[in-house]
Amino acid sequence: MMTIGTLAEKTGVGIETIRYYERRNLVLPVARKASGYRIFDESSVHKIKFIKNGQRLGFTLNEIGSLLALRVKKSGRCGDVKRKAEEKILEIESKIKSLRQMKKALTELIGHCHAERPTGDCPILQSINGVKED
Amino acid sequence: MMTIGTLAEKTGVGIETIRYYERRNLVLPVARKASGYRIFDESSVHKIKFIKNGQRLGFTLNEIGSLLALRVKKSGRCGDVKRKAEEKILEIESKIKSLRQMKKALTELIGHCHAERPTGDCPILQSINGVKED
DNA sequence: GTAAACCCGGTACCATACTACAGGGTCAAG
DNA sequence: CTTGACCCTGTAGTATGGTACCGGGTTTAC
Repeated sequence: MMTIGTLAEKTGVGIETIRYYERRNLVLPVARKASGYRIFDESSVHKIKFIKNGQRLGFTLNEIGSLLALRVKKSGRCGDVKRKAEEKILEIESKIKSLRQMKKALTELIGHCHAERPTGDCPILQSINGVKED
Repeated sequence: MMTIGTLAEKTGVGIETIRYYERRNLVLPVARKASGYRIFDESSVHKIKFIKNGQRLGFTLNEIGSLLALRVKKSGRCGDVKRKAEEKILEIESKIKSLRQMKKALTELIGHCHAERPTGDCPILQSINGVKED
């Protein structure tokens, strides 16, 4: 049993963040004191760590919310989680693909660059521009 | 010489977007009619295409703003643009790296999955969780 | 001359994940 | 019994890149 400050310290997130997670229905206090103080227990520590790990894997808070819900629902199958993970991998792959395209285009542009030229003649800008002058 | 609607049509962006670019000081009308109507010319068409191309290369509107400024400044050197492009490449590489890490982690998790298992036993969730139960 | 299409400024809203107050009440140590 | 650390709610702001709407005025074509 702990207050929000202790939970924040244990998990390394800010107090405001925990209240934000509560608004998002991700981490609810197990109880309230008569004074209104939130009370948390170890399960809240695990939940916040779950959230942080999920974020590291590229899940949004909304997605993490449904993973948490799956975990609780008795009818949830491991396959449901697997499907979400597979979707996320596809998403990640497509992001990587478009980043690679950006990198390739930028690398080619840099190859044409002669540093001392004034920007008026810069082949990078011209190429971003698509035309010779503005 | 054209109004905002024509410019929007020529460039494929929305009218509101052009007004937004104006607020961001990226595309300013060359003049105003007595009625207050914005007047644009071909240079605005090029500028908006420049913005769209810059976004495709991964630059933010702020960054595109400084590229546009470099293009205008007489003192700007092509090398300044090159440096920005190189920084952007590093950024892109680091994003790719962290996406690859996510993908790898997710792929490993999926490998342990047995679809019919209830989520209570799901190795993916357990692993995100870091512990056995919540 | 009138109606449709267009434009104006200003404000507010979308998603994402927080962060920062303000103006209070509560709790624990000394 | 007071002081400082802690907590409360509620609201607003951050960055990013727009989108949507409102109540007007303008322009254009017929």
